[in-house]
Amino acid sequence: MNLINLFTLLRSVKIRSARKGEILIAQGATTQEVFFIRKGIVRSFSIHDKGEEITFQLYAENSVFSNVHGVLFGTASQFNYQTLEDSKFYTIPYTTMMEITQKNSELLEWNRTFFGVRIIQQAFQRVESFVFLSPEQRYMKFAKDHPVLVNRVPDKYIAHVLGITPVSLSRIKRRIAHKRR
Amino acid sequence: MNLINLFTLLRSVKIRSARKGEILIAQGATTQEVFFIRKGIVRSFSIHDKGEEITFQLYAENSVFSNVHGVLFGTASQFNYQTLEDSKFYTIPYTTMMEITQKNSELLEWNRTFFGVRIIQQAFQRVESFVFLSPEQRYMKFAKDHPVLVNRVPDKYIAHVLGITPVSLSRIKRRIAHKRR
DNA sequence: GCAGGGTGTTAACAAAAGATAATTTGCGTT
DNA sequence: AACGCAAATTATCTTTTGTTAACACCCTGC
Repeated sequence: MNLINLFTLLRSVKIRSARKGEILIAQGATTQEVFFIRKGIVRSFSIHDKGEEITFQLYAENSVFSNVHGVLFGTASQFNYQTLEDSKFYTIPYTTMMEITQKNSELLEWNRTFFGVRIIQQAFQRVESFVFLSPEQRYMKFAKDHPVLVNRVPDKYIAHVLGITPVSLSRIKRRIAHKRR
Repeated sequence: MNLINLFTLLRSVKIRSARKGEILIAQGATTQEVFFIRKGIVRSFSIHDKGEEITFQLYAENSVFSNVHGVLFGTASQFNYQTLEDSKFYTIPYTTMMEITQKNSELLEWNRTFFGVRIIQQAFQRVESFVFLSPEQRYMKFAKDHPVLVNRVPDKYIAHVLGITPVSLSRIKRRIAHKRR
């Protein structure tokens, strides 16, 4: 990686903080900012009938998120992205990131891994969990894969990520607890 | 697109036929062949407890499929890919396709659209349907999005794609039919 | 310390889904 | 036309989930 690109990259990276509860990207926005979470937790959600908020995804430290609909599909964001804790991020415009990484083979690979394969892989595994697993098995897998989230995020958000209601998740947890004995 | 690349591309494309029921890619295989369906229908499925086959995805004419696990993640195929009708394909090795398309800006865009964004988009929409929709709504969306599949594919396969059992799908169809009156 | 809001658990009931088996339907073959 | 097979439907029963509401708990702010 040459120095010019490195400087371009560094100059484009911004540091951003947000208090718990802040909306980073609003539904309908066309932001193309890519967020790397240094500290904190973020959820994406959309609003349905009667104003009910349904959480779609959760992100913790060291993971990357962005307005997928904007960056990948060129449409307005379907989701709100909101912090669940006081948080710190690095951000960089998507286009800048693409420009820089495309000039650089190592970074291109990193970029591909992060923004292509990684996202596909996550989405695929998630679909598989819906097709092949019961809600109970889905929760156990989630707890195994994301212990950090299980301990720090309210269950009501996790329930929707699993495609069930908070009440049902509570019952599932009780069933699992009873089985362990 | 220059002639050399065009010839390379054409030389690499193979025509393949398969009778109904044939396995094109077997679970555990490392094939990196990309299939374009000229005619016919293909399902991907994996085998679970008691040898039960669970269908994961269905593909109809003009769509592209491949051993996702091999091509994108570098692992053995988790699925069998099987024809549900007598079928005809164009096939091309994934690496060849990547090599050629990376030298060509128009094709690169096509490739990106098909193999990056398109696949992510499908996977994403599918996850959204599991998180936001009930099984009944999921079926109605599926029927709207894939009328061809609804008419030509046995319901038992569609049921698993929707994450439910064939019996349940039958009941859902009855419920919907009754509502229409 | 107390009040209030949000979160998790439990209850009660209705609706839906899973499991299993029997029955019917549809379709291709002979 | 009759047969046979697979798919779809229906039936029965059990389990799970959704829905709504009550309640307990915790935590925060005042």
